[in-house]
Amino acid sequence: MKRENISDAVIRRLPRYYRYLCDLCDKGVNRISSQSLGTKMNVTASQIRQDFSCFGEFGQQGYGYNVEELKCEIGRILGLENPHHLILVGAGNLGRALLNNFSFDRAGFSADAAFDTNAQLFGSEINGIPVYSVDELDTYLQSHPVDVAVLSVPQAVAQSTADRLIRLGVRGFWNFTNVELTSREPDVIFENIHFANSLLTLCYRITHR
Amino acid sequence: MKRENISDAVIRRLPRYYRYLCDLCDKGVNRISSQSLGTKMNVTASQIRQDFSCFGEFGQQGYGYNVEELKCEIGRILGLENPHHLILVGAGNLGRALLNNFSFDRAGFSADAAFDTNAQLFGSEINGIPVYSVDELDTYLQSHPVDVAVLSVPQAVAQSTADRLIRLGVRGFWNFTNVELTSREPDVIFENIHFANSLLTLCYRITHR
DNA sequence: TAGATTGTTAATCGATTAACAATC
DNA sequence: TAGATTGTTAATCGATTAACAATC
Repeated sequence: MKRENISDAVIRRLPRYYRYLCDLCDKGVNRISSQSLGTKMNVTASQIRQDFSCFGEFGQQGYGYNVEELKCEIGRILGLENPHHLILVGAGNLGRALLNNFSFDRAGFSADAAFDTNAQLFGSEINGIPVYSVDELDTYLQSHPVDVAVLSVPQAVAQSTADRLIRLGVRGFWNFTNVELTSREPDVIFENIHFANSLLTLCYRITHR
Repeated sequence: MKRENISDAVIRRLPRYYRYLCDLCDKGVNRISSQSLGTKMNVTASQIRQDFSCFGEFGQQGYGYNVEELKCEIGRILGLENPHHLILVGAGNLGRALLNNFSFDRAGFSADAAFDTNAQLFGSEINGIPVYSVDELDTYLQSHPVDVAVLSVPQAVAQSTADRLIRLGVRGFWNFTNVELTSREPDVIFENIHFANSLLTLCYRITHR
């Protein structure tokens, strides 16, 4: 086990490993080698062993990996064992789509509350999650732990909303605003879903064919 | 100009360059050096010059780059000059959120039609875009050019829907289904927005702090 | 001309792949 | 035991950064 400085590339591969291992588990597969997992996932066996070895020794020579065990280990590494708390800020089309369709619990999160500026939504629920006024953010955050805020507010208020949440102690952001957020605090983490970057990349690829 | 084999890393940086150049243009900035652009974007001047040089010589020694000109060049490289045609398949919460909020035209696409299985939607419009039955996909595609399909259908029908669209000639997919799609055809391009991968990565980061 | 900044080549760094001894 | 497969070290590959001659 090393665990010194895990590269971003490795971290971004973990969810995919986890998903494949869940699938194998569901199918009742007990055991897998880096070789056969690599074939399934279209990566080299070397990379799989190298990646796993960043976190420990999960296999057995001559046998391979126990699927159930490895799945749990990677789940633990990802931080899925006890749920983190999450709120959503900005319950427009996209925010509602996320609350209705996305399985936050399977990603280790409990979606506790949503906030918006539209008074018509106050007191309502979206998929069982209560919607409050953004004015109540301060009081809410004083009494509830929040690890991550989903930011799905308009671009114009993206940074100011983030600033406010950071001031209130939020340190993780799932950022859907298409704005590059920054923070003075060094321990704040932004995970960006940048739709435009993604579609422009696709545009490039279909253009240069 | 080389243009041999542009790496994925470079391509994924182009949209960001484009965005920053658009901002500079809007602000009325005429001229910028790789040095100052690098400072703004938090990348090295070397990388910027290296990246641009894959596509041509857009600068001038001793001067830097003309912002307007460079913006246009990168827009052209990305394939923005004449719009590609796009349809959306699966007009649920997420599909509607995209049609209502996302500026397809700014990414070089004309969003022409949406398709769903919900009969209540047939004949309606979402943000000016007509919604048809998925049964009409065949006839629609016979008479309309479609470069990209936005896939926002349920996981269960993700691959089959993709297969059908591929058979009908679609070669680009903006894939929101969280399913890893595959194609026998080698020239099909999938650009995936995988929400779960992204949130799991965030989960890892807030866990290991 | 002198100063600035490019485009490009060379050097460095990091990530991926291959190889193999250890061992189940 | 023999065969299989790991974890890890070494080799390779590719991407980033530094350096600098060319030149506006």
